[in-house]
Amino acid sequence: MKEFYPKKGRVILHVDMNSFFASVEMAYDHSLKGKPLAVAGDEEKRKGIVVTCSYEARKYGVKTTMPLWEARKLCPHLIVKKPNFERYRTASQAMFEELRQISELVEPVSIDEGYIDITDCYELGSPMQIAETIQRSLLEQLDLPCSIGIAPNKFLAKMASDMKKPLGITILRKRDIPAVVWPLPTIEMHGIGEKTAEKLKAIQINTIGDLAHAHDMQLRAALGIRGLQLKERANGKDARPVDPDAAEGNKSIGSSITLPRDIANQSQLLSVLGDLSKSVSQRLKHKGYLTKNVSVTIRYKDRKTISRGRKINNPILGAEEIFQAAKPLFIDNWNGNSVRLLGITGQDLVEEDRAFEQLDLFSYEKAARKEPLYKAIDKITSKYGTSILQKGIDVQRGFKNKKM
DNA sequence: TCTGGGGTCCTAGGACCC
DNA sequence: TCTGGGGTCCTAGGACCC
Repeated sequence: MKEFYPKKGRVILHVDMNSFFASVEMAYDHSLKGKPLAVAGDEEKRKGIVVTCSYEARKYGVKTTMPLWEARKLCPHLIVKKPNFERYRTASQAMFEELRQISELVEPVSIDEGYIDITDCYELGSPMQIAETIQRSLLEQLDLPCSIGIAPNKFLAKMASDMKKPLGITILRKRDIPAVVWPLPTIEMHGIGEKTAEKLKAIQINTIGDLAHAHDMQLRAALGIRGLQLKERANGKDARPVDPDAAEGNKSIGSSITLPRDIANQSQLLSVLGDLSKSVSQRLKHKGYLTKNVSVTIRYKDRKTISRGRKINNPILGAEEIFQAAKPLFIDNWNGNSVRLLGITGQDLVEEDRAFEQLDLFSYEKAARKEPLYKAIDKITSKYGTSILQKGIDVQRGFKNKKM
């Protein structure tokens, strides 16, 4: 867990790209500008969900996660584009590079938003001037609009960036909280979703102001320890630092697919599981990880979803090994009903360079006993990459010497 | 003939150990 | 004959976010 160092007088920006995917498409194809545009998957494959839409489309009531047929009903001349994630990743990298021109203290939160700590950037101008500079340069250099929140901490900056869209800049000071933040319904608060808002409603907490003034005991009973943290936020308190390394590394890598049609045939499902294994394996390799825990997700026709995972003693990354781990999990836990979605996730990731250290002694023994040393090492390096070769030889030698 | 796909964090209970 | 209590690991699932 991170340590929090309360600081005084910080200035934090939250930069939030406006309808990012749609804006990137418009930057690539100017003829799309000013038109109702939605980015959505293939309806034939049951992926016809609006991922993002332009503000012109929003005027018709089109929203994120809305099924395409519904969006088309609201807006018959809606233009629909398939998502092009590579394009969005490229634009995202360029966007964060722009932000780093201002300060190195940039913390990416997702593909289209991030925080910047500009406390020490006073020589670049006032916070408002800096925000204007950022907004202008993203628009001029990348043709991408954003909204920016300026506040003394991350929570308030995030709330502020939400207040004016598109192309807004909002300053939110501590003293503005009662007038600006407290009247909002709790669901508007970052960190509160549908379920939590319902629980709060049940104890007569309807606005963020109600939450700010709620009794600790009551919150604890309703939401557990999290309730107290939300109350702090509602009072504008948030000491989390802007951490440029926060997004470094993955905790899990997964791949899932909603099947074009529900399937109840085991061999067909296993074949999908095989494809997912390949996909996860590829992405693990690409990002330089092995996994020590494989889990399988099954969503049935009725959307009931289960996940079953198992810890693996020795880190793996090959498609076949992942499949061999996933297969029994699936077979033992699938109830035979029609399946809507299948997924495989590697959790408990190990960096490639450290994977060897985590091989257990049993594996060394097996490798050393069965094969000549060079073969064992060959096998291990082909599995884990040559970067661990030297370390591997040392460990193998150590083991052999001990045995003799 | 609604409701994608990629994640993170937290909680809670049981096993197990000391 | 009487069973406390802390800590950690593992697994499953909920909630939330973009």
